[in-house]
Amino acid sequence: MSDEVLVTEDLLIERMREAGLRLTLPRRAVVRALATSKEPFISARMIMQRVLQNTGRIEPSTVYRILDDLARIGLVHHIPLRNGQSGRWHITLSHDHEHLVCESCDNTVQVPQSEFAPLYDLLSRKYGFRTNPHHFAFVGYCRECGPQRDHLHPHQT
Amino acid sequence: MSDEVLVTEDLLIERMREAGLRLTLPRRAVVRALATSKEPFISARMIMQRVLQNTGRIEPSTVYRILDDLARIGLVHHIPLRNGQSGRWHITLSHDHEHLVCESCDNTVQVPQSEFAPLYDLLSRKYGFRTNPHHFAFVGYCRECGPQRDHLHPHQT
DNA sequence: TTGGCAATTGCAACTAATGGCATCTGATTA
DNA sequence: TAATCAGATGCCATTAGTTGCAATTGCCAA
Repeated sequence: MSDEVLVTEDLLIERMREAGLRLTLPRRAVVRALATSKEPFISARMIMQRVLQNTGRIEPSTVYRILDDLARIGLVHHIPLRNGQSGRWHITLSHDHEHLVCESCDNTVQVPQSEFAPLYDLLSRKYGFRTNPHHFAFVGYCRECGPQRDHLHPHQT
Repeated sequence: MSDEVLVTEDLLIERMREAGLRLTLPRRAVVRALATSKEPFISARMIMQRVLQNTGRIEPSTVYRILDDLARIGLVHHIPLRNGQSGRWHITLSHDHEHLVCESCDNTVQVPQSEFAPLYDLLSRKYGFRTNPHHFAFVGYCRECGPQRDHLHPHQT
């Protein structure tokens, strides 16, 4: 386990303490699974598997509740997907980027938060809507999968 | 049933025919449920209920498969949600607006497509990403629910 | 260090959604 | 109009995710 992972794990724990979340065993285990994940995105079931391997028992419902708690205080965000795939979770320490998810190859592109500021400001000023980028990802086609136009924007042809 | 609904229903049927989808009884029933829905968004289970009331039996798996088919040819889009709520489906004939969904009260605001064009153009030019707004909605807090700031943007304080 | 109590978890029942496979049916052709 | 057959559905099993409630456990104060 690298230093960076340790720092991440400790930082998450610290943030949870600050937010008033109790540092229970299941929570520590989930945070460790998140912090040591090699993938940028991880499903709840994958977290469960890792906890079962490392620490011991954990209930699915507990995992989901913990992830919700972490999302509520802004430590992770949830990307609901739909291609038969379950949702993915992502650590958002210093949430300075957003994700573009390719519906074809499932790869993600990270884009600096600053690129979205103009749109979010507009939505806020004009529509009173405060966008919460923790709770969705932009879906579309990445550069590699781009050519297969399919039925994208079918009414603009 | 208003004329407008009829037109919508007929148009959907026409598009399905063009796309080579067979016009089966379950498909007609689902399309009718979609076209006559008073809500802009409707869940798969709500569709099932309406079909059961009107036409007769239908299997959940059939509804999901039909909705997937309609999404594939661009007639509906799917908004995966997560607050204990199931996903929502939305007719996208002339897709000239996008949706802002409030995570607190579940209301949706419609925003003209044109507002998003600058961002999507940028994502396309700079990152080679072609955004498909059929497959996600912007999540956040609407004007009414705005004041409860909670832990939104927790790292910008 | 211990006691109290609210936060958290485990459990169990439930809803939501998916996938395989045999059966059925809508469109096409003769 | 009937035969054909790929596409679509029904059925069933399974995974994913949620919820209520009783039991448990961190945290705080004494």
